[in-house]
Amino acid sequence: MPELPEVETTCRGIAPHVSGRLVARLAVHNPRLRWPVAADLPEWAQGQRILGVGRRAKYLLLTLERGHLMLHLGMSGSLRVLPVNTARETHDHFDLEMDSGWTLRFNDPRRFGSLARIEGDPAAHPLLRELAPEPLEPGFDGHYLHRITRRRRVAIKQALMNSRLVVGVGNIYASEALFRAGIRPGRAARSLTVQECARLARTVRQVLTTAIRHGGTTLRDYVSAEGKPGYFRQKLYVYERAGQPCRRCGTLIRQRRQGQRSTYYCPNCQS
DNA sequence: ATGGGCACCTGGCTGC
DNA sequence: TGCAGCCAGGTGCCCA
Repeated sequence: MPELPEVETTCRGIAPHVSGRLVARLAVHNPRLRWPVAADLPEWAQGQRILGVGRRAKYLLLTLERGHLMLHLGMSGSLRVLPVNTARETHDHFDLEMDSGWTLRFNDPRRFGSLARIEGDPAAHPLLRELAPEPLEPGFDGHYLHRITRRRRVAIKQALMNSRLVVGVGNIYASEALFRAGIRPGRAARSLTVQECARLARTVRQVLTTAIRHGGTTLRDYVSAEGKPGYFRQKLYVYERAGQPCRRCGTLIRQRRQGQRSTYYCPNCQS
């Protein structure tokens, strides 16, 4: 599922419902996620106040009084705000019930998502400490992109999806940013000029920002905290458009495999 | 240091 | 109708 825009949309959607609330109960219905949910997590979370919610890369971080809860939506996860008594559905994994009578409900068919506790500084956590800077924060620009790709022989598309180089960009937005920058996904990362890196940094930011404005992209499973799909799919230029005409020049969009993932591009607009 | 490939899952679709 | 095969928004880990 979820790349940065979908996680950010979820984060903004749940924030007004969770900030300041007390955790009435953490009910784990199915602990089998990417890592099993720790058995003592419910006891630990219960009664703590939720001080705020944030995002780092594709992780959601709930700040509690005595630590953080770290959530990942994996490929197919979604987090919704529902009345506590709402009937459960298949693949509902846990409920973070609040004193307001509402619950944060996590559903994840493919079970690549996760829920874990962090004690101490989240930035020092093993899953977070090696992450690259945020693409929507100052400092992510052409110079940064140019510098970190100098010794990279991998394709630029794979470099964009490497969370040690750039965070938040997954399979959809990597293809889309490269289209908007006019750069072929198969180019060696180190072959990009400063100008191309500047263009690409701009389109990465642009495509993520615009997607957030449209509530993200829904292909199959993703829904926001309110249960609504994202509408950015209608704005996609290349992703899942193989064989269809390019929306800029009419040339047929091509699909190829890169690192076991599908990549889409326009052979005329991108070089 | 870098990069390739696999693993973890379920479900939906295609084609025989 | 059934079933095999393939594909899907992520990413940690092992190996070369």
